[in-house]
Amino acid sequence: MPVTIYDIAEGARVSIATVSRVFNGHPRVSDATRERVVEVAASLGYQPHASAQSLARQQTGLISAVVPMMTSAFFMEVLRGVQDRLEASDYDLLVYASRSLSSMEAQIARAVQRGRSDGVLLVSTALTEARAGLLAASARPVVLVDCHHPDFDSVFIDNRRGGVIATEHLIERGHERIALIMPVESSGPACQRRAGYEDALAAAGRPVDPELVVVADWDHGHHGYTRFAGYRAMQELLARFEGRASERPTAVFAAADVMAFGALRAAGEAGLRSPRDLDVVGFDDVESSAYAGLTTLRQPMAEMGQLAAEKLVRRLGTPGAAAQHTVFAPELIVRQTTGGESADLV
Amino acid sequence: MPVTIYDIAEGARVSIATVSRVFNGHPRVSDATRERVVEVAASLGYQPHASAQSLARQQTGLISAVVPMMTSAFFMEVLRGVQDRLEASDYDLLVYASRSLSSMEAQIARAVQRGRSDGVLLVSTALTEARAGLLAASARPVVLVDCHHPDFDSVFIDNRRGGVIATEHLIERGHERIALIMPVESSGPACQRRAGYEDALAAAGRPVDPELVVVADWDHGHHGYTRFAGYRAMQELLARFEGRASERPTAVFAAADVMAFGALRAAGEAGLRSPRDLDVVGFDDVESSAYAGLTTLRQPMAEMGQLAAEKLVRRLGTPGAAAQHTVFAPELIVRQTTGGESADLV
DNA sequence: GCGCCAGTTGTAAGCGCTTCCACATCCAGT
DNA sequence: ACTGGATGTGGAAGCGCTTACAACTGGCGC
Repeated sequence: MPVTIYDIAEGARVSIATVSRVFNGHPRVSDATRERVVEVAASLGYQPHASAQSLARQQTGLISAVVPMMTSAFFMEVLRGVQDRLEASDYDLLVYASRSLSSMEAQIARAVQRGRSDGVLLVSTALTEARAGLLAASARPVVLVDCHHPDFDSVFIDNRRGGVIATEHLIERGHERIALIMPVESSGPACQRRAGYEDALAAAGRPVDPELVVVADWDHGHHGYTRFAGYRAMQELLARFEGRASERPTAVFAAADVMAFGALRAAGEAGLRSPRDLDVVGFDDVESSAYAGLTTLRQPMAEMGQLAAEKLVRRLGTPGAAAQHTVFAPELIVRQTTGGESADLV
Repeated sequence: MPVTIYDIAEGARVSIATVSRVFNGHPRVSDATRERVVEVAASLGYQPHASAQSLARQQTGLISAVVPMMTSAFFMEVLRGVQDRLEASDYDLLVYASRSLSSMEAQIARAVQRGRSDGVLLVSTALTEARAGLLAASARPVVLVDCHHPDFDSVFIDNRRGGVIATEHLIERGHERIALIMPVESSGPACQRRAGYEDALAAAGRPVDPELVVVADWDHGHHGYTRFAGYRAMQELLARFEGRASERPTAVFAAADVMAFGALRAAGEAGLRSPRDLDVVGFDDVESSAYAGLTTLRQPMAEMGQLAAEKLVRRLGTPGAAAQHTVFAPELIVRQTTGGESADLV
């Protein structure tokens, strides 16, 4: 039933080599022959066999993207950007999204398996030496998104600068006690945002009060960027100041929008409204943030995905270049949770 | 450099057939041999070549999902469900998301190409006969999500029932003039939601007033499920009642949450607040809806994706079964835009 | 009229793996 | 000791395609 180049060769009275040449746009095929082959192929409804081509050409035409879970809007946006760029190329997208961080290693191993894909996009994945080793050993082109490693191309945002901007914004709004809510410390971006927070405080001549910093490590095996983590973190924060309301922080910088949502929720349950009783700044500017009226630092997520795909495709074309890093600047979007207006919904 | 079964065969002093048997868990291999092979393979860092396996086995271990654009939260949720289920299987996911509806055909063709993947998941894609033909001709297992065709397995929601529920809810809230905003008419689900709207009106003994129905066909080549489309549709609706405020609809049923967001925005710009001046009901219950306080009909998106993947995997295991259809019931979530409370944010 | 070259096509050797079939053991049953 | 069914292993034929290389054709300059 399935029609192969042999069938076409027979029908067009040529060899399979010639058939192959026709489909690969080889220049040295006479017009008459080419026409005949194309015609027979069309009439037989021929489709090349992808696996066979991959094997013979030693390239798959696939790119694999490894993302740490499909839960977050951030990854979705990045992937959208990737898709956008890939549509203009001849590459198809293989998505590896694990449910837990622990399966990450396996997903990466799978993504770089021989004959599986031609290149790898690694999103928001802390690059331990073990993982870097896996990638290097595979000798496959790699582009990192939202993470960094000297050996590989990467696209990421200046998280530290974002932390500074967020914190400065809160300082400018007159807050004396600014809390920080962040996910597990294994997250590189989160740590850098915290570093920015500390930088800004230091620049303003203020100490970093550990009591004001909550690390949310409740979702086990999870990346921690969840609404629930933010919710629990806020509860924890409020609990710390139970009975001494005057010392309670009046502003919170959450290392991610989703966490800010959870935090807002917990604050609301405790009778605190934003911005009346509490200013809140998030990070990412996911779609919901506009609706929640959340002040945040915008990351050009889709754009980052697009650029990453661009870099990868380019590297596939001309391998061997030195690793290049592109860093984006986060943009402060002021909305209601720090007294702004919410007017960017369309 | 790349190590093949030949290298292992040599190192373990066996034939390549035996090496292959070891990795495929063939029972007839002596323990001693097996051990030796495994050891050599490990020391050489052997990885099977995916393309070669695909070609020899005549199956790829891949499943392709075709979705009409990565823009919508709906597709993301569905894909998440798919991923969840697939992680438990040995299949990897190939994602085909086109930017425009016009490239849909090409994407489908690519997804069903010989040797590309073992099965196809088609999400929210109106199945024209041409497309159904493509799928049938490919003889590949197919599962439809959020769309329907008698010949293929499918998982979808009772859109018509949802339309009825939404409209009844608005009728119960005392509205006399209920408008409908929907995307392009080529969308099956949207048309069914409209049918439900009409059913409910009819059941209440009311006529369907064409003046109250706006079909948003502004995004050319787009699926129409966008904020912008909702925005423009609402403007259009309000324009229709310019100067006769008393006849203006007091409630709107938007065929999708994102459209409802746009509609709310347009209403807001015209000085109308919800629910004070206008009740709004959406459809989908995407993440932002909770923040926007939007009353809507919830679709179990991730669950649908999961089930679809489940069906596909099962079908791959035992082909030839008759097409089975699973229909989910939409659930009304009442929030602020129809006078409810918004309290489900964590 | 011969060699030479460019243009066109065929032959065949892979790409790395799976799997059918045949062959060689080995041991239980007679 | 002889048969026969397990059991373990190797040989070899694919899977469907790409591509180096060889071969053949004319037409050209000499």
